[in-house]
Amino acid sequence: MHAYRSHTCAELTKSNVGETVRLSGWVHRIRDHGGVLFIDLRDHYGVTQVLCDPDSPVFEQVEAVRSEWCIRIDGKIKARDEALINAKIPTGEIEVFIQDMEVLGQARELPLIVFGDQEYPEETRLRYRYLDLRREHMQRNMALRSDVVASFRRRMWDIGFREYQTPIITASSPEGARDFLVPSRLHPGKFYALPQAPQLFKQLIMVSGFDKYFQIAPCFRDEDPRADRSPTDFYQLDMEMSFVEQQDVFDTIQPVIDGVFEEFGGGHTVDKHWPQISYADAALWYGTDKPDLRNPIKMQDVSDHFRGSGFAIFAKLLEQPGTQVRAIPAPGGGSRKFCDRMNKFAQEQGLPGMGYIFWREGEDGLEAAGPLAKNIGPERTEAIRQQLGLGKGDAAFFLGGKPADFEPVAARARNVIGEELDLTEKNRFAFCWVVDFPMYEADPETGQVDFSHNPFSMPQGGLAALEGDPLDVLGYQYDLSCNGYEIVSGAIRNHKLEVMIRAFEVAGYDAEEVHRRFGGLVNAFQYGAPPHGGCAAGIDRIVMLLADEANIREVIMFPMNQRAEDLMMNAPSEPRADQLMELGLRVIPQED
RNA sequence: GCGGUUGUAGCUCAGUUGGUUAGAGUGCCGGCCUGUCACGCCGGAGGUCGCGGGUUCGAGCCCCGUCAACCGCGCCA
Repeated sequence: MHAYRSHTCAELTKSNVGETVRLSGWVHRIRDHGGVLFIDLRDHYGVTQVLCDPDSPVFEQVEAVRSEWCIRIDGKIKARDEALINAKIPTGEIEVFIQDMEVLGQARELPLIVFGDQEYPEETRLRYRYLDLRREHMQRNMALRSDVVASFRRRMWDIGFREYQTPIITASSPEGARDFLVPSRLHPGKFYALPQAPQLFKQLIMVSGFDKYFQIAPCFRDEDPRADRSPTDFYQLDMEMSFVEQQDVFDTIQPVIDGVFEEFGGGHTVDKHWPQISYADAALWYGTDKPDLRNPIKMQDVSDHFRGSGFAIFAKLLEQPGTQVRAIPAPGGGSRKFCDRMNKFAQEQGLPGMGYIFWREGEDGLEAAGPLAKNIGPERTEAIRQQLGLGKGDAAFFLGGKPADFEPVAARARNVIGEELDLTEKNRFAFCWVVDFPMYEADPETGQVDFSHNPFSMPQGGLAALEGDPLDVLGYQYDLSCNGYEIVSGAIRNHKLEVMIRAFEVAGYDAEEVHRRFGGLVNAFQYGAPPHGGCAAGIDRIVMLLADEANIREVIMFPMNQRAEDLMMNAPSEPRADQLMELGLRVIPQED
């Protein structure tokens, strides 16, 4: 007999009755009836009921067993009486009468209970992650994650991509985030950087002629976390292909992603039509570059109806350049109670408020209510209603100002309205490509022009486009949004050196600096660089969506906390003096 | 760096207008129990009410400060 087990805790059935078996696992739950006691023995695969009574030679030892001890047992399979079958577990038809037991690992009193769905503070869960991970929910999430990664690999391989590894300790590969630096021992005073993405390497792989590359790649960025953003490190399905245009990348990656969503989406419908929305339209309609298309609400520009109207706040506002009044239609939101609640929401989000009109049954048919309607008069109100296609029982909210100022709040209001009015479909994965990102943006304070996204994207219109207003230049740069999360980002790359140099020049980096910072790529592009492009899909975020989790740490085995600390492993920690010495480093005390 | 929320038993939470000895469930320990599968019954231990200061005859509750966790902003594909 094997030292630890003849079977797992999930595989014994009626057909094994009479056999002597050996199982190893954790004590999940104990039910002690004095003369007879039951132990649910758990391993990764499932649970088997172990039975013990005074006839067992190990009765006294078994009575002393406690939760989460790791034990090995030998016993004989008994069929359960019809009335005693537990239909909830696959092994519910049998139980194991225990004849021998070995304690493999005792457990102290637990900081968190493995059994059940009791919630625990995240700090406790992360500090004792190995216990947290024993819980069924986490076992399921991690298995899902592994299966998703395997599926991605298989799907990429099936369409002719191969996986190549790129360096981890390398030069800075800026994506715009802060680098993690690694001091060099052999070159005191110099530092390696961890890659923010394999961006430069995958482009070099294209120059090297490999045609189709992918990698499940770790990426490192020293930025603050969010619920959907892991601090320090995360994984991407990174891919790149040569001799392609934007549509070729879309056509290649869509089946891979929707296939994975079909495979692991738990029966949610997976949209097969992925609309392409320009960055400008996404801002106009949704107020964000990662719209949730499960929500049908689309904002509209209604400035003309307010220009010169009796509603002085908006009329005056619209006299200033670059301003607009935007409407959020809310079908079914036509009650004062709802409208006031949304207005309050906007105020909580830092806006002066959100004006509204709602339509209800009046004495002479349809009647427009709300403070705005009175101010602008019936003709304008009716024109707005017609433009928005609304009717009785509906409402519309209005935001005015510079779009960049109100759009973030408008986007959140759109989400809340969609949720509250039950317009946002659950059980669905809705995708859209957001395309035509601007290459540059101006700092609102200084007016300084800089790249708004990846500096290695090909500007639409090439060299000629870079001679005009930089803020008008669009890039072959795209994101994929799913249910309001950005899950893919990519671009057709700028493989023409003269265009690249010019693109950097526009952002204020001279040729010398480009050579210095990206010398490897610059040199490579002088030796027959092919047109190429690709994208990277966020693995953690995709698994989060598939697992129906709102927090990315639920799908990462050993995540950092909100302050980028690992309390279990005690990271970050202070280096030893001799380590610093060897690296030629000295720590400057931080002043508070 | 900034804002919001939270902080009471190992855990989840209640705690009224500021008023006697701070509670429940769960977990833990002990006892009883031969058919449970969230077993049941009885008993017990377990509290610096995050920390510090203040107001008050009296503070878990009010005020000020501070710390921590999470969420968000900044930042970041």
